[in-house]
Amino acid sequence: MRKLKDSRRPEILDAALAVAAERGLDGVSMRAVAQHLDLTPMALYGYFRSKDELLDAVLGRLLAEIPPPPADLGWREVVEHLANGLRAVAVRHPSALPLLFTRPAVSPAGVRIVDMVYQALLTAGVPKAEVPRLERMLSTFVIGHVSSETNGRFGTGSLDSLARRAQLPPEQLPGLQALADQLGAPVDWTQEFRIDLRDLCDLVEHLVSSAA
Amino acid sequence: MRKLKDSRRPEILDAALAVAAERGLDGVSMRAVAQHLDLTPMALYGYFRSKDELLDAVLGRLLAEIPPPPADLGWREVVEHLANGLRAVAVRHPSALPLLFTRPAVSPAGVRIVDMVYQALLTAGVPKAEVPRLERMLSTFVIGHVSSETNGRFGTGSLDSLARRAQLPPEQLPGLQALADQLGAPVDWTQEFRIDLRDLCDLVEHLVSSAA
DNA sequence: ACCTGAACACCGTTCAAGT
DNA sequence: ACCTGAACACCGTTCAAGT
Repeated sequence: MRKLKDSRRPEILDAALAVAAERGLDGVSMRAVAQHLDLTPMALYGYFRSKDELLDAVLGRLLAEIPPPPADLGWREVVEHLANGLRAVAVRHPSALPLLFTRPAVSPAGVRIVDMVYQALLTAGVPKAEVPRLERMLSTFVIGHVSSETNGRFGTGSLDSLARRAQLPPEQLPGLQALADQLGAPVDWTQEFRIDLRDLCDLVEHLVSSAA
Repeated sequence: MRKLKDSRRPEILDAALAVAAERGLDGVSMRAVAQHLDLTPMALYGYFRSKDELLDAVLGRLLAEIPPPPADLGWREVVEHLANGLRAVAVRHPSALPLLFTRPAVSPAGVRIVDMVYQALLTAGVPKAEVPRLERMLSTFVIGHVSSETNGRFGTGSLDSLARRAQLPPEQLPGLQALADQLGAPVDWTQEFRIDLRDLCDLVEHLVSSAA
């Protein structure tokens, strides 16, 4: 377990994000990152033990970009501030986003964010035993929504195109058929994100009042 | 745009899942899948235009494994049936799971599931304009939870270990400190999944009654 | 109709060596 | 302390050919 240098770690993470932006996350190879810095691939192994560790560090850098909420916010505003902060990171670094769901956030920034959400839920009056579960529910939603938006899981399409994909005639898809008008319409994901988050905070409030 | 064969497609998907189970999703290479079938890598290109298309088809096969709900269920039971069905697939094929969040579900099975959830929400009395949003919220939660569980994003740890990771003394993590007792405890993810889903269905019901 | 073989332009990582 | 060079065991994919 050799000791690692850290002098140029930030530079390397920037390079990795730059490569991700240019050629996609799959294009982030040790070779490509090294080339971006005019280094040999092997030079990177002085700073990270493996490509996996490098990617963990990239994720940590992304979470560290979320600005801490001002001290005087109410609990809902704290949750919204952090959620919007993560979404803004996603918008800045869309191609790096799959990292969020494919690896545990073990970075300092990740732990601090969890701590802030715990504080928010406690001041909301959530019973201690329920706090971790609700934090997981909220973070799952936030990461999942942002992730789905970005990689196109929320694909919209007309009834006909969906029916073709389902290899079924529209009559056998009554749910889709009933909503044929909505299906083609463009969606404002920013607004949907806010509304969902409001609903989830309402849910938290409802749990508090029914527990009291 | 050559025409593709489909005689041996199911065999190939089985082989891909077998390779994923043995060597992880990263181990699913065209070469490895081919070898599993005693074929040359190039033989696969008669059935799929690229590795990406093969992985899309694997995702389709996973969703097709979810059993259709019995016809006489209420809307909550339909949602729960499908959610638990997806979770069961995840348990059977843990290493294939990242596919769910990293690519759009454009398969027949995916579209049919969306249709069933739309029907369920409509019979619940959800206004048409809200149905697609709530379907996205539910599916985001379900996929996100299962995905987080499986890849360890829901990592638990003691206050001390988390503080070390945050590179902060415990006193500067008041949220975590207040919940020190809960933090080490093991969690029953199956139960948490059910409770979250119940809460989300309650949310749907609440939206229906406040819209009326 | 179905499959193979050779080749191209890539990977992550180890090891020994250089300044 | 920091970096390089050669090598190993891999990738996805194209193209031309074989039965």
